Amino acid sequence: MKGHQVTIKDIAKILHISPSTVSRALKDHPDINPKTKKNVQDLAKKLNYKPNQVALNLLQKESKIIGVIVPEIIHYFFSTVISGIEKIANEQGYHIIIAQSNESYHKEVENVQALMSSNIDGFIITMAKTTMNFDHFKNIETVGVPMVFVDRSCDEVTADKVLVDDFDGAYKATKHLIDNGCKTIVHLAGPQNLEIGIQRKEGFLAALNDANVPVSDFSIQICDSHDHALRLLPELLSKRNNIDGIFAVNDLTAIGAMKAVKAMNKKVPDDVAISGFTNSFISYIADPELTTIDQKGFEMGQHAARMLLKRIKSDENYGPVTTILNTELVVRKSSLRKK
Amino acid sequence: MKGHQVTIKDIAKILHISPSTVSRALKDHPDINPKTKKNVQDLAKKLNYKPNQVALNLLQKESKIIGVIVPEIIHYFFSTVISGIEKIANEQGYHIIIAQSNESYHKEVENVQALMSSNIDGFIITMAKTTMNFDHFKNIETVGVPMVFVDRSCDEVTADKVLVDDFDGAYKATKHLIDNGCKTIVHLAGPQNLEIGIQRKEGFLAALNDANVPVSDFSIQICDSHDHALRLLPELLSKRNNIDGIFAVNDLTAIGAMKAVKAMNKKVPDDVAISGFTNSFISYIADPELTTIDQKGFEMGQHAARMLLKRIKSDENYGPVTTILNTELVVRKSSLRKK
DNA sequence: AGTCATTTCGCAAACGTTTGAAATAGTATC
DNA sequence: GATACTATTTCAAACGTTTGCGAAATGACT
Repeated sequence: MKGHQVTIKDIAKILHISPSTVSRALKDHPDINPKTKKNVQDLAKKLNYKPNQVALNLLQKESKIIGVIVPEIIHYFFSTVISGIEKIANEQGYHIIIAQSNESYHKEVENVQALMSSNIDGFIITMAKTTMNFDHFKNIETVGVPMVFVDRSCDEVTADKVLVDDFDGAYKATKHLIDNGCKTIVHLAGPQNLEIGIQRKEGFLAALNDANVPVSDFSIQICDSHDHALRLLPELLSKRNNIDGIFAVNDLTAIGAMKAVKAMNKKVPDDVAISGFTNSFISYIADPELTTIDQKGFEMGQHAARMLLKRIKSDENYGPVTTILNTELVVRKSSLRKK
Repeated sequence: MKGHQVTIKDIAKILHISPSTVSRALKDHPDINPKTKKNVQDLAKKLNYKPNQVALNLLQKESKIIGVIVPEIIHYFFSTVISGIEKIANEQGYHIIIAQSNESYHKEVENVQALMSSNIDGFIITMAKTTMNFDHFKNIETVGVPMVFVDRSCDEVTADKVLVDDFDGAYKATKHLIDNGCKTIVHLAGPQNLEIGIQRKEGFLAALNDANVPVSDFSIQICDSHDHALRLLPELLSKRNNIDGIFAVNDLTAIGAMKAVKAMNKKVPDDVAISGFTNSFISYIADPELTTIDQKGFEMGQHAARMLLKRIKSDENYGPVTTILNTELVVRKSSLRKK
């Protein structure tokens, strides 16, 4: 069925010379007779010769491929991270091979092993939420394949990391709500066993504290999904009618809250101002458009790729580097009040 | 820096036997002494031996990798397609390598060439909008690498295709609006040089025709972006106050229209019912949630992968197959009126 | 003891490419 | 006409694995 790409051997046979001569001619080696060189190069172009990457890979132990493992590419954040990675990788002649863990530890282990045997030059990984055992990462480490963690940190393995300053982001979002006149702000918080859940909550509390805004017993609600917010907020708002600000741990939850607030005939932002976190595409779709914290997925991806490629190309074994990117407050209508 | 994965040669050296014996022992070849077999297998397990895919690839001319080229993975539709592909591919022991064209012809050509020299076993491609020359695809064809087109068809190349019935989808959406009492429906149409733009418009017109709903001079508006809809609709609605239904060529445009309608203090769906097309994630985010046509990205991906793998594994050279998937009407609040 | 079969293993080639070293041919020098 | 040098080309090994074929060793049977 499958034909075959033109090889150096084919060219050699046609021109009645040896493969090594062809190889050298193609890369302008000074030892080769200019006439031979021209013959070879012309024929190569004519036959559309392209070097077989697999053979080069086997020989040189580098595949020019980096493996990317993320939970799910359908999430806007991860697809922006991937785009950032691909951009930098392509610029430096690398390709990426993508595998999804679907937040499953087992799928993650499978993916790591499969990619390891494909002579991947390096890994960029966002761990699955369910990953508690890190042997598969340690295996990567011992074999000596470079690896960068993105967004979710794994302290048990020495590797480069690209994180985002969740605390500061939450702080900025909360301060922004306060600055817009919110007196009673609720934080819809993520699970408190995850670092991002904790950091964003702490940033929220710190901002309240610095502005001398009192914290109530209902200030923090564990609620991190669209539907949960849709259920929770009517109840919460009817009990606490003075709530005038909501900072949600992610955009989707913020939008759920927004819908609930509107359904109770309260105005966003005038009655209740709302901020999300991530700056995913949907924050632009919401009505009113959602104020949020840009988590810089594209930049994270770019940084991760640069760090990885630097390590791939480096000979010395410098210690692990952690980059923490700054978030950015994106002010849109859901929080902007005329003062 | 980089250590190295354990190879067959390593095992052979340790056990003072030849690589060929190790190879055979590992795959339970009957020629091998059970005792040797056990030694080899035990040591392999202990050293965590994993066969080097690259070497196998070079030898057997198959990489177990399929190349996927799409315009942009950040688009919900494409990421669902990819998820569908990955699922089927993984089930059959394949991995996918993803490249984005960013709707650029040149990037697409580059990607094709780069993946070709990586001994990809097959391609799944959604062409860039700007692609008008098909030599790079013809090259794939002549080399004999199987290829499946998804969503956007390319008639100049013989290859399998997975498409969706745009005409029928548009027909169903329009009929649904009519069934919900809409008398004056506007279609926000895509560019009429693209097949999907044409098909969706034709489906719209056919539905109107079958229901004896008259077509006005303003029934079709070329408008296929969120912002364009935001600008266009206030103008349109003030001129034509009787418009009571909108069928947009995609969800994003539909949501832009929805925002504009709401801003004019008209109610969705009671004053104006709206339907989009694609069923992307944002249709669930819109307020009210958007009725739309499910374009079945995940299923398209799965189909494409199955078709490709079938061809990869097949010896006979059967003719190209085109699969046209049915869309599905997803009814949500933006179009549902109490009759 | 010679023949034959059986069991177990190693050799060598192959996949496509690169590269140090060796070989060949040609030219110049003495 | 021998030596040395240069220019150009080829050889062979290597990357890790598979596999047809042959080799060696063992045992059984005549």
